[in-house]
This record gives sequence, structure tokens and C-alpha cells, in this order.
Amino acid sequence: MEQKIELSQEIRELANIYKAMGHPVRLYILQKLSQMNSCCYSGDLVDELPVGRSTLSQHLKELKYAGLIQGEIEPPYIKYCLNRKNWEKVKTSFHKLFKEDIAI
Amino acid sequence: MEQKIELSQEIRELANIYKAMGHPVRLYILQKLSQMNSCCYSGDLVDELPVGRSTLSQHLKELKYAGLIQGEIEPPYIKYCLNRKNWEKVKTSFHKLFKEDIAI
DNA sequence: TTTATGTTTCGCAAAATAACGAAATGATTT
DNA sequence: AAATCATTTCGTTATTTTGCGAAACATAAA
Repeated sequence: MEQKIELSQEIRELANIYKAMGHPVRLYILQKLSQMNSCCYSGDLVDELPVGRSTLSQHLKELKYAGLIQGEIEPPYIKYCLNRKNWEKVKTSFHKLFKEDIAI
Repeated sequence: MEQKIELSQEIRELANIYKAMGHPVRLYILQKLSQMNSCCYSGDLVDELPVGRSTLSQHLKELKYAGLIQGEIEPPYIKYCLNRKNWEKVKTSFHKLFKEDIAI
């Protein structure tokens, strides 16, 4: 009665996105960017978050890799913003996850 | 200019929830439970998912621990359903994350 | 061209996660 | 009481994640 499925590319990608969101520092950054509806600088973040510069840089890298944020060089700073295009995608898939559920 | 904050309990909890959602097997289970708007058995899942019984059990345990699902003993099976109360909480916080954004 | 500034990469150590099979548990049936 | 069935826990291994400081990289200012 083995009818093992291969987990779809779609679900694996979505899981990766949730994984990227699954750390308090990264979630804080996303929340901040989302709620301000604007951008911020690594230097600002490192002052308020309880991690060192290199660690923060790693988290930003992961968020970038997951496609959730993007960085623009604005010397001497780097300005980070949400990746709007992918952010929409996340919203859509989340909505889909709740498809048969009560509307949000 | 150090104004380090302590990440709030709220954000840490929410991050834990996303972390729990951040694995394809667990996301598949949640999606299934959400979309069917019903419940399922561990035995059904192990037949379709590409992991062993003990591994699946671990994933179910994590989802339970994160408060996303609940298991009811229905001998000789265990029936798993969404934890509706917490599920609503997840939806709310997700919505909040998108607060200043275009409505879903 | 040296110095300063903001950020990232490197190298490492500690902790957490994912996966498995074997053994244990709990409940039911023989 | 023994056998059966569904599921979980245990013990282990391999991999990934998290975090740090030191060093490297840019870029701009002196």
C-alpha cells in the first residue's frame, strides 16, 4: 500500500521561505520592513538587535537568498528593503494554505 | 549608540511557528489538514510521505509542540487535526505582519 | 595614498535538526 | 496471557544552523 509521493517543488520552496522566517532576528527584520513599508540599514539593525555585525550579515544574506529582501548599495551604506515581488508570492501561498479556511 | 532590544516573547513565539512550518513534510501535513478542513491518521501520512514512521512521528510531535496540530487517540489510531485555536492565532499574526501592506 | 567607515567573508565551535532502525508502549483481540 | 497493530521513544549518525571575532573588501575622506 506504498503510494509514496515526492514532495512538490512548490511546497519545498514555500517551506524554505517559512524556514527563513523562522528565526526571531530575521522575523523582526521582515516585520520592520513590512510595517514601515520602507527600508533600513544594516547599521541601524545591528544597534537594536542582540547579535553581532557578522551574525546580522548572515541573517540578511539568508533573507536575501530566500528572496524576501533585497539590498541596494547606497554608499557608504547598504539599504535593505522587502523584495516586493516575492513578498506578494509569499502572501499568495499563505493565503492558499488557508484556502478552505475562514477568510483572513 | 547601543540601544539593543530584547526580542519580544511574541516575536519569538511566532518565529517558532514559522520554523515549525519550515519543513516540506510538516508543511505538507498542515496544508492537507487545512485544505481538507479535516483530520488524518499517521498511518495514512506515512504511506504517502517519503519518510519513515519514526521520522514522521517526530514531525508530528514538533507540530504538536508548536501548537499547530493536536492528536486525539481513537484506538487503534491517532487522529490528527489542526489546532484551530492556535491556527487562528497564526493567521492573525501573519496578517499583522502584512499590516501596512496591500490587503490579502 | 593612507585612514576611516560600513559591511561581508572566513574559520571555527557549539548547538540544533533530520533521519533511521530497533526497542518500547498502549490498546485490543485471540 | 500471548499475539497483534499503530504509534512513539531511544540511541545514533550526519548535516545544518547559529554565533562569534578576525580578517578582508569596498568606498569615501583626509
